[in-house]
Formats: sequence, C-alpha cells, structure tokens
Amino acid sequence: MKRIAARLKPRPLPPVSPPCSSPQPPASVSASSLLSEFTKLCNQQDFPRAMKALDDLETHELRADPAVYSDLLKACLSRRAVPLALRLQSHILSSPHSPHTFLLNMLLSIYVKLRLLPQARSLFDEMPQRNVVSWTTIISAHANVPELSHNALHFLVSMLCHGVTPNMFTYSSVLRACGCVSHLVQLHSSIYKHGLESDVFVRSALIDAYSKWGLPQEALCVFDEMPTGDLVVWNSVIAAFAQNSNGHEALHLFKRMKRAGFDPEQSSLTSVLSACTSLALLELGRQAHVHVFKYHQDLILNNALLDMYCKCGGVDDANIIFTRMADKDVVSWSTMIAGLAQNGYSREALKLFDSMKNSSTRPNYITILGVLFACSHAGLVEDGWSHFRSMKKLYGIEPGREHYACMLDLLARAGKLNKAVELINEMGFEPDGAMWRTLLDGCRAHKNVDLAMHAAEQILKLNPQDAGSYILLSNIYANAGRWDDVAGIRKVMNEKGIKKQPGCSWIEVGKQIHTFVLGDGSHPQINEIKIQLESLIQRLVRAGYVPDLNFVLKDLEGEEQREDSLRYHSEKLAVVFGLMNLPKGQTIRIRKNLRICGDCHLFVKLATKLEKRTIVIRDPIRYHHFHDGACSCGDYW
DNA sequence: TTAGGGTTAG
Repeated sequence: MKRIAARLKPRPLPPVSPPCSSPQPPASVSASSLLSEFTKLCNQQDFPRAMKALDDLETHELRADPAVYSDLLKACLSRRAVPLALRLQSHILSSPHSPHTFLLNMLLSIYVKLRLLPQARSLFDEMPQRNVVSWTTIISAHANVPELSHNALHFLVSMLCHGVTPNMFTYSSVLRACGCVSHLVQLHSSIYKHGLESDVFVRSALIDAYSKWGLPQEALCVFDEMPTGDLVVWNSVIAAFAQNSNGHEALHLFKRMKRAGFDPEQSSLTSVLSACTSLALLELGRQAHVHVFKYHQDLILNNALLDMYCKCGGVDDANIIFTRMADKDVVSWSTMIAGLAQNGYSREALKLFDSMKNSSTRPNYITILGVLFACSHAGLVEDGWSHFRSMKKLYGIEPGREHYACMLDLLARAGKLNKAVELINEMGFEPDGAMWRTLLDGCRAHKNVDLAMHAAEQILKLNPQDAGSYILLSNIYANAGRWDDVAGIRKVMNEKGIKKQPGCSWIEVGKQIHTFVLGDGSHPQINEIKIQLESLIQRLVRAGYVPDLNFVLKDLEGEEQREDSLRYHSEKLAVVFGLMNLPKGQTIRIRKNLRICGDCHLFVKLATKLEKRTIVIRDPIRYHHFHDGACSCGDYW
C-alpha cells in the first residue's frame, strides 16, 4: 500500500486510455491507472462503468488506501457524482481498516456541499467514530438551513455529552443557529471558557449573531476587544450598524476602518451605501459610487447602489444603472420596481414588472409587494386585485401578511372601506396594529367615523400607547363636529401621559445634517428661518395659498393658534433653510420621520412654483418630488 | 475533512 501511495504522489496521472472494450481491468492494473480510468468515466458521466471501476479497486485490494479514496472523493464532489459517493461510502465503511474517520468526514462534507442533508445524517449516524470535525460538519450543515437550525444546537449539546470538545470551527458555525439571545450569551460564555474569543472567525460570527438579534452595541463590544485588525471583522461590525438602522455609527466605523489602514471592498461599500440609504445622504452615496466602479460587476453592490439612488430621490440615476447592469437578479428587479413606485412612478413600475415577467428572473415575495405598492399608490384598484389574486397561481407565492396589508392600503385609500373590512375577515390571520392603522387612515380620508372608532379601538387594544391613533381619531371626531369626543381623547392622552411623536425633518447642507423639530428653536439660524418663512407664506398667500387647518389637532383654541401650529411644521422650516442655504437650481432634499401633512404638501407644491425649485421630501413610506407646483404622487398618498 | 462579511419589504 505504501508503494502505491508513493507512486501516486510524485508521478503525473497517465494519459487517459481509450474506452475499454472489456469491462474487466487488466490483471496488472496499477492504482494510478485505476484512478485515471475512474476519472475519465466520471468525466463522461458514465456512472455505471465508473462504479464498476470502483469495484475493481476492491478486486485489487486497493480500497483501503486513504490516498486513493481521498482522490476518488474529490472527483465525486467536482462531478457531483452522488451514486459514486454512496458506493464509496459502503466501501469505506466495510474496509478492514475501519473506522477511517478522516475519509468519512470528507464524505460527510461532500454530502453537505451537495446539499444532501438526509445522506449526511445517515452517514453521521453510521460512523463508527466521530471527532470534532464530524460534529462540526453536521452542526454547520444544520445551521445553514433556517428551518433546521435549531438542530444545530441539539447536536452541540450531544457533542458535549459525547465528550468531544468544540473548536473555533464549531463555534463559528453554531453561532449562526442561535434561536434566542440567551443561547447567544451562553455560547459567548463558552467561547471565553475555551479561550477562543480571539479567533477572527469566531469574532465575526459573534458580531453577526449580536447584530442579527438587534444588539449592535454588544457587537461593537466584541469588536473593540479585538487587539489586531481583520477586514472581515471590520465589515461585520460596520454591517451590524448599517443593518440595525444606525447609519451614523456605520459611517463612523467605516472612517475608523480606513484610518486603521484597511482598503474598503465590496462588503464595506455595500454597508456604506446601505447607511447612506437609511440617512438619505445622496451626496455621500454618490462619493461611494465612485469607489463602486472598481467592482462594477459585483451584483450585490450594484443592487445596493440602485437602492441608494431610489431611496435618496435619485431615481433617474437608478434607472440608468439598472439599464446598464449586465447581471440582474430578483433583488435588482424588486428594488427598481419598488423604487419607481415609491417615487411616484407607479405605471413605470408596473411596466417594469411586465419586462421582468419576460426575463428569466422569477418574481419573489418582495417583488409582488412592490407591485401591490405601485397599484396602491396610484389608486389602481383593479390591477392590484388582479396581481393579488393571481400571485399564487402564476408564481407559487402564497399571499402573506404584508401583501394583505398592501391590499388593505389600496382599498382604504381608494375609499373602498367595506371591501377592506371583507378582506380583513377573509385573511385567515389576526390583523395587526399597522393594518388597523391603514384602515383608520382611510376612514379619515373618506370620513367614516363609525369604522374609524372600531379601527382605533382595535389599535389601542394592541397598543394602548399609540399616540398616532389617538390623534387620527381625534381629527376624525373633529371633522364630524364631535367636540366632546375630541376633548375625551385629549383627556385620556393626558391621563396616560401619551404624547405625539414630534415631527422631525433633516436636510443635508455643506456635508452637514441639519435637524428641525416642531416646536424646537435650537437651530442657530432659527430666527432668520422664521422671518424668511413668514415672508414666503405671505407671498404664497398672495398667490392663492390658504392654510388647510384640517391637519391640526382641532381642540386648539382659535384660528390663529391653529395656524401657528401648522406654520412651524418641521418640513416647512427645512424647506426655507434649504432655500436660504443651497445654491439656486440645486434640488432641496428633505427626509422626515412622519408622513407629510396635506397643508405642508400644498405649501411645498406652491413654493416650488414660486421659487422655481425642485424639492424632494422622503417620508417613512414614499417620496414626493415637487416641481413647478405639482407633486409626483399626484396628490394621492 | 469542519468556520467569517455586503443588496430588495416591514
């Protein structure tokens, strides 16, 4: 055996021989020629003869040589030859020199790589001996399948019970399978106990796990304990903040990473773009775009770029990038469809969906959400119904909670409130607060007090502190002249200490973010802004602007006071600040935390005409592109 | 023979 192994190593494989006329190998066959024959038959995908060649190894008593089996196993993996792998398994298990744990681990790994989990489980159960590699392989295999990941932890417990000590490979695998924070903390503690916390793989896995559970600060603690740098660990911690809606910290860490001497690459840039997206930082996003050119073929990075332009009001740039992308996947299409819809281009979004149907990319759950969103925000009730009713039949996608929520939005906006209630009744699951809130919004717009009361009641059962619902209901009562009910709501809010979330707007000027909050006079230029705002309002009034007091909580006393509460809505302050500080011709881009009210919408429309400016306002749901007295939403939002 | 980072909704 040793001689055979020695011959196999230094010598190149002999040339491939022509196909055998006889199924029997020559009597004096060598291990290398058998291997060569086997490889050739695998290449030809002639599995029956390859298996026969494999049996010949046994005839020539070659089967116990680990080097031969190792090469054969590699051939199985590269050619995805599953029947051969199974035949090899029985050869190895029946070998007189069993247990051959090394070879069986290799085979186990091959099954996992070929996504043959049942075969991997079966082999794992049959293995005469299992070492840390065997356990780690089976743990990793389960950790990678979300619906089976809980088994990964069971295997870890079983491994410990069998007296096998986990290593850094084991922990970095099992961390992906944490089903709750307490498991994560226990694993973290075990990692310390085994002295594995400084392994960079374990560290990045810990950071990812804390991030996944919404604990980026804990991820940062793990990161900060790192004595030496590692690019992946940097990328993990940046992603932890980008994915947990803390774009500022993500960008701060990105700067730290560059100062530490690391060159950003695809993963870092993707997180930076994601941070720019969440903060609506178009100019910074454009700077990141320059670095993306280096990796222009990277699909994920391009998708992040598309999303950044769509969500930062640069939908035209997104369109150009999308058209030029050589490869597009379902994320690219979904991003662009939703992006067009959110920016007021619903019909273009639906046209793009038609193009997608003609492409080789199949829509997924999220694509359909974008399509329904497009219908909802353009009042296309029939199109929406059609897509909703056919999604399962055409694409095999069962309508989920979010699809129902979109349909409710579509119906409620369009004033089809009874249909919306019917849909709630047929959903097959309990409506959540957001769904009732959608209905409540529709009730306000279409003045249905009774249904509004029912919807508000349901929301407050689910979340008794929901200030928005109290305000909406109060406004609905006020519109109906039910002042006693308005007073009752205000009393309940006071008693429970419920306060409306203050409106807040952000605008980027000179690489700095300026924040405006309703009722907050802390901005250094606030006095000048208020003077300019007064002047603008007067000019707008002369041009026909009448403040719409329907958007004020109606229990405020007196018209003047009501008007004041509208006058200083944060987006109005931000618009005036933009007009004062951004050069003429430059688009004013504002992000805000609440949806824009009807009065501000009218104010901004008229201001764009009077000041000859384009203004883009992004609220939590969609984007309003104001230009020359009109808005891309067509006043339907 | 076993392990790491990035994109679409909400």
